[in-house]
Amino acid sequence: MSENEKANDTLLLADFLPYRLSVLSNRISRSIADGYEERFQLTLPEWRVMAVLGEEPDLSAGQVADRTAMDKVAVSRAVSKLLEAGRIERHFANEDRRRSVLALSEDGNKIYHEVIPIALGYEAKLFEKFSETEKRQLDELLLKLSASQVGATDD
Amino acid sequence: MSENEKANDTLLLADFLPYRLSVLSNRISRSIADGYEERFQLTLPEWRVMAVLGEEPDLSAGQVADRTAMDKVAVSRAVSKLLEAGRIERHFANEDRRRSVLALSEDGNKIYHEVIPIALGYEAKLFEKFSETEKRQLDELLLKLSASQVGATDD
DNA sequence: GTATATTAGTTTCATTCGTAACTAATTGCA
DNA sequence: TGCAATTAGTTACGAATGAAACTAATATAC
Repeated sequence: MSENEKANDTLLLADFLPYRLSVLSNRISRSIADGYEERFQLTLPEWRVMAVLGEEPDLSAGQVADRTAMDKVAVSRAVSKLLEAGRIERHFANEDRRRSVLALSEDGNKIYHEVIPIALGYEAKLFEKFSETEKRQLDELLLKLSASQVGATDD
Repeated sequence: MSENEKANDTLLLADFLPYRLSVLSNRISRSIADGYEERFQLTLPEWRVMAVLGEEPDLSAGQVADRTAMDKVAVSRAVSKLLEAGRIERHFANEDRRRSVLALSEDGNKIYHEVIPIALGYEAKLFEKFSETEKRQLDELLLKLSASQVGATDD
């Protein structure tokens, strides 16, 4: 180990990656949610479900869970709220009548396309001062981090 | 705008920074917490409070909240649990008897130094395949993102 | 073909979390 | 002084969350 290696008995939170990511991520998510929650009566998990269904319709609840890294209970709850509100439609697969087939309703699709610019606008603001090179670097570094996760299996 | 600019009516979650950060951060935090929660009967907010007090003793609850980006209620709860468990000590400032003065107890300090290597070890694993350059890049990019936050005031 | 195991999704329950209301101490100012 | 405004921290309460138990449908074993 080199001499500029950190000592392993001193923790500086301000330098500790997991901590920094957590603070940053929570602040960003909260800010974005502030942009649509009240206006559309839409919680963050509900928006996530809508976002994947907008991108790829006719997923099952389990597939939504996979794609969003939400757990199945969270998906189930978001799905029932969205059904109630008429923002998604559900039917069940003929070949396996347990498996749901979810898609945005017409109304849901309309909201989806209203929320997207809010979300992308926020992201654009984050990247405002980033060069293309920096964006690419960040992309690569985040991918690398995701791959480094101790428990990173394909689940 | 260049022609490789993203359309603003299409959202790909896999490319959406706030989403990627959230998934990554939650996975990392959960993994680390798995390393100490059960072993030390320590929740994440409790560990955060211990971590700042280990780094800088004699902070007030409010200062802990500032440093950790936790809200004051979360700090208050963590503090009472830690007091109960005898892991921190509290007295009150003479010049302002509302203001608490918090520090790790002897026992708390011992636990603190046992948890640190777990946390740093996890971080090291994340960075295992990172060059020094990449680490510096990540550091700079995260700082830049923190500065870009829409609501980024000095609170 | 029936019994068992597995899978999809829901419900339940206990805990966590955040906002708002509250208490207590201090400061400002008339 | 004395009374309103501010600040530090706690409590209370409703909403969000996660683990485990549950229901229903399908697949597998015998």
